[in-house]
Amino acid sequence: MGRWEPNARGRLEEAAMALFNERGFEQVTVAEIAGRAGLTERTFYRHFSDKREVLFPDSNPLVTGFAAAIEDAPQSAVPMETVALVLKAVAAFFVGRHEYSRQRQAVVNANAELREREAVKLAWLSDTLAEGLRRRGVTEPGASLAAETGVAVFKVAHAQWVADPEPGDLGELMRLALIELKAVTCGE
Amino acid sequence: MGRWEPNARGRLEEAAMALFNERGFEQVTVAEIAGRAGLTERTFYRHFSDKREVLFPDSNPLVTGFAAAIEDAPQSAVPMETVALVLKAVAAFFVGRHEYSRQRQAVVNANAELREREAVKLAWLSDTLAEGLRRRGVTEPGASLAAETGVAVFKVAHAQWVADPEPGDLGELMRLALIELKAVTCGE
DNA sequence: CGGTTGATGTCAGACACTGACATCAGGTCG
DNA sequence: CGACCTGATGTCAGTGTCTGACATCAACCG
Repeated sequence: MGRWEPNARGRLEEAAMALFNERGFEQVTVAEIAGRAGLTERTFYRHFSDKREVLFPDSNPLVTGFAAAIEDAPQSAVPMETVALVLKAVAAFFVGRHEYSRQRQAVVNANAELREREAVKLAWLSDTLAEGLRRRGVTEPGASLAAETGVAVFKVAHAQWVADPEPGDLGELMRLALIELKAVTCGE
Repeated sequence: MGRWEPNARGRLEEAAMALFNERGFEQVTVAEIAGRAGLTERTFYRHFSDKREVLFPDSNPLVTGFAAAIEDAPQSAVPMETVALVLKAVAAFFVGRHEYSRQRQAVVNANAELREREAVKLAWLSDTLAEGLRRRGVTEPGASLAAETGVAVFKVAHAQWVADPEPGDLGELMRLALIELKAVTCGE
């Protein structure tokens, strides 16, 4: 047995999610989160750069999966095909996480600071996607535009998905959003 | 003559911009900004909800102009035409502000917290635009997608515009980005 | 067995932000 | 004119976030 209980980081994430659900983000102090996880405030900050980050860790399955999906995507002459593939891969990471996603989104939506952090993470997704497209030979500003557009599709579809109490098919929602997007941008 | 020097808010904005330029956002305290403006820290917080807000006031010409442009836009069957009109109006607000925009962007880009706040403001633009489109009869998710897309065009064009040392034509850059976007999303 | 490592604890402090109350020029009303 | 109110500001005390510096001590390593 180690000197400390294992998985300190995971315990902090759990404790935070539980407390935020009970009383809301602002009404919980970092010291409380750490205490519930059997740790101190200082240790919390060794695992997360700030209080919000416990809900948006860089080691997020979404973030790592997103980056991996871009690397795995085959070369394609049409950037939006790459984007569509990445979105499909991302959808897979949400399978079985519908209830968790709904809880989390409720916490985030209830607080401006958390919505703020979420916006940043989405912007980061966009930048990562654009960079991946450029490495595949897509030139600017096409790469940035395709990336922004892809993330827009993700945002819209994900919002629909978590709004539905029943766990629907996120991949399908994204596919439909993409079709809708083409109709909107290209006119009829 | 009034009891206090007039335009306290403007003095705070100026003092903040000057200090941020000299030493960077993090290295400046709110007390310093207030001191330079001949006021106290507490008064700063009566004008701005937090330290970052002094660079992103809700009473921004961009924000108010953006909202007005949406209201003024005529009804149109094609949502992207409305978006294009709004973008054109927005471009007008940046005329003559190229140097200021460059300085400001340098400060913002140098700091993660400020980039974070900027992402929020852009998200707010997107939401406002989507709401305006819905009031014009555009249905979801088309309204959100058109709005996100429009803001994506704005972001890309604005980034190009401030990256150029010479003051170019932001409206023209937006027009080109929109054309590029259509090419990207609709394929060839 | 002695030295190193690494996750954690302890402590002090800077700074962002807030609530409560005081101040006081200028306007209002009787 | 004088009492009163208003609103922007000042003062002060406090909470909470986040950081740097240093201590601790089990586990591992040579």
